[in-house]
Amino acid sequence: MAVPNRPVTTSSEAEAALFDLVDVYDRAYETAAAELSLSPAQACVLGRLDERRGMGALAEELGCDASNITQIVARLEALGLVTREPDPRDRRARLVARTPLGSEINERFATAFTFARTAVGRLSPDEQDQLTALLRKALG
Amino acid sequence: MAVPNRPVTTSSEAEAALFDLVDVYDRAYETAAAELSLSPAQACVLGRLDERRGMGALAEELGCDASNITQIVARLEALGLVTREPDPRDRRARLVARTPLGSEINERFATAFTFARTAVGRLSPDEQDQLTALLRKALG
DNA sequence: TCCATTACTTGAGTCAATCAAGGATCATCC
DNA sequence: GGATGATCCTTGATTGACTCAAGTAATGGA
Repeated sequence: MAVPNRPVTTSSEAEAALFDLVDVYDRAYETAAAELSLSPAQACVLGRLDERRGMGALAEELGCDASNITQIVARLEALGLVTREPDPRDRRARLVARTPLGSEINERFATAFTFARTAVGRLSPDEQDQLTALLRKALG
Repeated sequence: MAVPNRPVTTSSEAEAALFDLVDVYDRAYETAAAELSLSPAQACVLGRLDERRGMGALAEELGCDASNITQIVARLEALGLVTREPDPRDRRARLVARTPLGSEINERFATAFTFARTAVGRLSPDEQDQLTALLRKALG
């Protein structure tokens, strides 16, 4: 179902536009990941490893259970995209880092996921600033 | 992980704002569904039954395999939220419709999913129009 | 040293999603 | 009117995300 998170009713034009944006964004993300044979979750985790970090930090940032990260990282590791090494300072912890292949795949993902770039690119610099301001205000 | 679909890098303020919007939107959708003990997919399908319709129409609209809809509708049916009756005009097809309970749950979902409403509500009518126009332009 | 806490893993279970295959019905064409 | 192919949906198998409960190992403070 790709991205089923569509709203039930959109009572205003602006709400409908927000929905369309989210829908297209999510679908584009999923498509870009699929082009690299990654699940969205795998692409997401891989993208958050610009610096090596622990499992717990990933779980907290993504708002999910640590055991979920364990699984996703294990699959990324099996694909040769990340390494998981013991933290010398705290041997309970594991530090996850991208391998060179992981970095390459990550960059290819960033290239494939053109949606946000393209969408913003349709706006003039002034319009981009307006959009940013409006979204920030809407987000509260 | 709720909604892992975060971008790898956001090269502009506007892209970052788009990401934040999508992230918060998706999480709010999931939270609202969870409050009613529904999965996002279940809430989504339930919300698309303002009129009774066939399985195939749902699958096409949501861009997924028909067998996926079969499963989701079966769970909704087991929960007493929808009925699945043979189409008198085409006995291959099944017409899915909300039960009264399903309608009630759906309305409670619409109430619980306040994000889009709240976000838009932070903007003046003029700003809402601007946002709509900018998003439409960005969507191409 | 003892003990609570922290960091992560394991195991069990649910759900979403896809694919392949199959049954039933429809629609058409001769 | 009967065969043929397409359509609508289901079933079964498999993968992955996600959560929860329970467990292991290491830390750090009393």
